[in-house]
Amino acid sequence: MSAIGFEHHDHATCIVSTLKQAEDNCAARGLKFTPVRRRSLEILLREHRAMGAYDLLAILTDDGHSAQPPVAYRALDFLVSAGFAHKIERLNAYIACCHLGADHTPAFLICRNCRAVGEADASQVENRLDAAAQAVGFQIERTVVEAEGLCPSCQDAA
Amino acid sequence: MSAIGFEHHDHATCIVSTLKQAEDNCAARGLKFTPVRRRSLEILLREHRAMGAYDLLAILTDDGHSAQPPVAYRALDFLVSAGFAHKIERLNAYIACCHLGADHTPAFLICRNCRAVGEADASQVENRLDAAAQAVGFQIERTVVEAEGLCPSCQDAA
DNA sequence: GTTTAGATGCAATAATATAACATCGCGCTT
DNA sequence: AAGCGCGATGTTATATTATTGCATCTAAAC
Repeated sequence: MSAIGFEHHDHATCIVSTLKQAEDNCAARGLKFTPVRRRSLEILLREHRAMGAYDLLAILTDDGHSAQPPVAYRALDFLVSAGFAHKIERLNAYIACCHLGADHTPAFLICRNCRAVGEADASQVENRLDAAAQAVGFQIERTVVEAEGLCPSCQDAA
Repeated sequence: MSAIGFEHHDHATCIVSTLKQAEDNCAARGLKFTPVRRRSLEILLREHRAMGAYDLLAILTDDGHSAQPPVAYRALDFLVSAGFAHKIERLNAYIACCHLGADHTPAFLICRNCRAVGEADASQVENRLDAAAQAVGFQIERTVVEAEGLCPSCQDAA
């Protein structure tokens, strides 16, 4: 099991290439990567941390659009359902997916201080849950695995 | 890994004995098991499913008290921090702990249809997450493991 | 060119959660 | 017994998160 998200990387490149991937992915699947959706993903990628719907909305509004809440929620719903972003239930917030395209079952490492979020692979976690669920006849459709704590930087700062 | 929560059981007895356990536990730890807190736990136990803070509040209000939101949130905060209840992040809702006293790391199986919630042991899940977290220097303080799907009854109904 | 399904604009409101501050009640000290 | 201190409670107001409903627009499908 590995985790990514707290190491340094070339952020500008990561944004550009992820947007390109999302675009191609939409084209391939017949989804519409509209301006608002694209812009929303770009914002999430740029911030690189969990953002509330209203945080996103504020930035969209700064762009000059008159944006109402449903604009943000629709964009986020699209990004989540397309697999380009994830909802962090613990924070009622959203984050861009950092390895788009891979069919994955993410687990999140959430810094309670700076809201940075790392993504780890949770496929083994899912396997164990599935076993427990089958034992009682429960049919799992979706799983949420989130760990809250302190990221390396915020540990140092403390 | 085992799971409990969807089998039949003697509910009346379960409520009475859990309340008794909570009472003893509070006495032993010097916590105050006040009427509102006791009543709130009783309501959660009786309903036996995830309840929103406002669901609880409505019942407290029916009791005759004039209850404002903070009343419900305070009672729930107490129950959660004492280990008598859990918050289901996915639903922004709360459920009574079904095996109070045991020091446990729960994983939840949440029925999206009837809101019934089963509790499974997630200690192995936690171990794996800890390993992944350590690898990137992340310090975990709390984990949330929730699976959403259909409980046996609701599968039959569908 | 018409149809149609999905996307957007917009207004209103629902649902969830907390802040702030006054007051109460109870155990402790004296 | 009186006074103190602290945690619990009562109450008002407000912050934050999320959805409903409906009109309109757009672009692809036929």
